[in-house]
Amino acid sequence: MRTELFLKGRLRHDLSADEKRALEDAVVDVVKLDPRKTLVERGERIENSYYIIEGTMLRHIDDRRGERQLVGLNVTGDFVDLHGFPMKRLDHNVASLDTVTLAKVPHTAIARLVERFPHLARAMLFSTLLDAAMHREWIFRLGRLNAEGRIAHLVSEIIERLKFVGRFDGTNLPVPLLQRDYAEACGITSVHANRSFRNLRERGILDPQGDGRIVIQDEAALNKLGEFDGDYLYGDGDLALDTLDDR
Amino acid sequence: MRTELFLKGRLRHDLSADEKRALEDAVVDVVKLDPRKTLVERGERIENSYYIIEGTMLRHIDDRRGERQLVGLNVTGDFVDLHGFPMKRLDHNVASLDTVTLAKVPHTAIARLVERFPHLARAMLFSTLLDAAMHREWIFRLGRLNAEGRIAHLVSEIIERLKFVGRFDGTNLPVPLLQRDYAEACGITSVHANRSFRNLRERGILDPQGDGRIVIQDEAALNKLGEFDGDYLYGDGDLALDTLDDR
DNA sequence: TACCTTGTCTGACTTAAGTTAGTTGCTCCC
DNA sequence: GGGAGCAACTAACTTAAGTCAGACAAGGTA
Repeated sequence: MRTELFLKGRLRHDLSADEKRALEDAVVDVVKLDPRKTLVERGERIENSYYIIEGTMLRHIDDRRGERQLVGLNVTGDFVDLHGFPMKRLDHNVASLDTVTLAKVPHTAIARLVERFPHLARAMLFSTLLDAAMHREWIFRLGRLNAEGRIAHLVSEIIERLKFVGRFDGTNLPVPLLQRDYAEACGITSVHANRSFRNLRERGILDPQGDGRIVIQDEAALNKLGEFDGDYLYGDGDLALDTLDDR
Repeated sequence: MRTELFLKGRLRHDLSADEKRALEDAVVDVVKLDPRKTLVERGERIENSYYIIEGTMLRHIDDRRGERQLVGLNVTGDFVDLHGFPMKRLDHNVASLDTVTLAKVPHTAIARLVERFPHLARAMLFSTLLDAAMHREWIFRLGRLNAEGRIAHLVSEIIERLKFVGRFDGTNLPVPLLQRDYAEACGITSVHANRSFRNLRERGILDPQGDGRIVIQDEAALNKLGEFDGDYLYGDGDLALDTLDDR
């Protein structure tokens, strides 16, 4: 079962066995992508969407000088570009962070799924709207927090999302973002990201290992510093789904 | 016809007469909202979505001290909270900017529409994904541009969106955002927003009238300063839809 | 072995934006 | 007609973040 982690922890009523099988059958290929490779370029016509079996993908928009702004990040269990199904061309680029294993799902297959399984269609819609909710929180992060807060908030979000799919052991963050990546996500320079990480380390909140790995020492302090409240991820907080179905 | 401006300028093939009528019939009420009133509070259970017949709505997330961060803005012809249909609770607040006329559409009615009119369902999905694309551009704006650039980019976006629905006369911006609102959208203080507006005025790019109105003097310079390229609005640029239908 | 390259890390200095504390002008309203 | 409240606007000062320039360590490879 390759797609079993889809929306894990966020659907009140899990997908049915039929739906799970149908999703599984829609996968035509499993693709392995090396680190730092581009999967989809902004503007190109796409006919497939990709589900992450394992790994982390980055989504970014480039400015006039070619500097990148990360606008999203996807982890194991996420569809990376499901919105490419109706949109056909993306407004941003999609690339791998580490070695990523992807399930390739043709848009034709998604169209059939959506037609035959209304509840699964809702789940897929929900997943794209979850993306939008995360975007809004990223706007909040950039607009209202200082550099340390932004980094803390981002790390908190990643932890929370990894927990849904059972990829966080309570200590080690298995998402090897470089300080430059944090900078590109948080709208700061990598020099300043480094300064901020030093402060976070000195305060005993987290400890970067130098190779992209980060040891989380005080999750509560991290959440507090980043004003992080994970409700927007629609897990089991105040905003959680009662039902995905009509009404 | 109250809902005629829905996605105007962005659907390659307009909605059919049947679809238009069905959408129109789904409206159970027309609501008038005074300026600066809250329509939806974060976290409350909602059963209706609202389409803007005329006016501007603001969407915001508040930080710990109660400071607002605007995360979105909707103008005439937009659905404000269509994503509330599957989500049921919003992660942000929705409020009016000026006097707004809204068409109230119950989620039960949307469910019927979606079932009976697949192409209209696609259009509605497209509209929520357009929202997500705008969110991504807002992240870019906050992460990569300085204060002047952010304001310029925001004004450019508003102009472009108003053009779709025929609400821009080429000079006057009919969206009475205060300098404080620009500050809250751009992640800066209102003092600094004021400084930035002064610079923009001195350079002959735009001229704020003091009552929220802004006269646009040099749209090209505005777009350049904000590194604005409206393709992400999926109008007729590089990313435009070929078709909304399967495949 | 020596050499690149890449990422982390740092200090010294500059600059963009925040903060504080106002003034001015307008509208609303008692 | 006099306040009260609010938005625009400003100057003086502080601070967070950017810039520049380079050290250092690890890994890859010629």
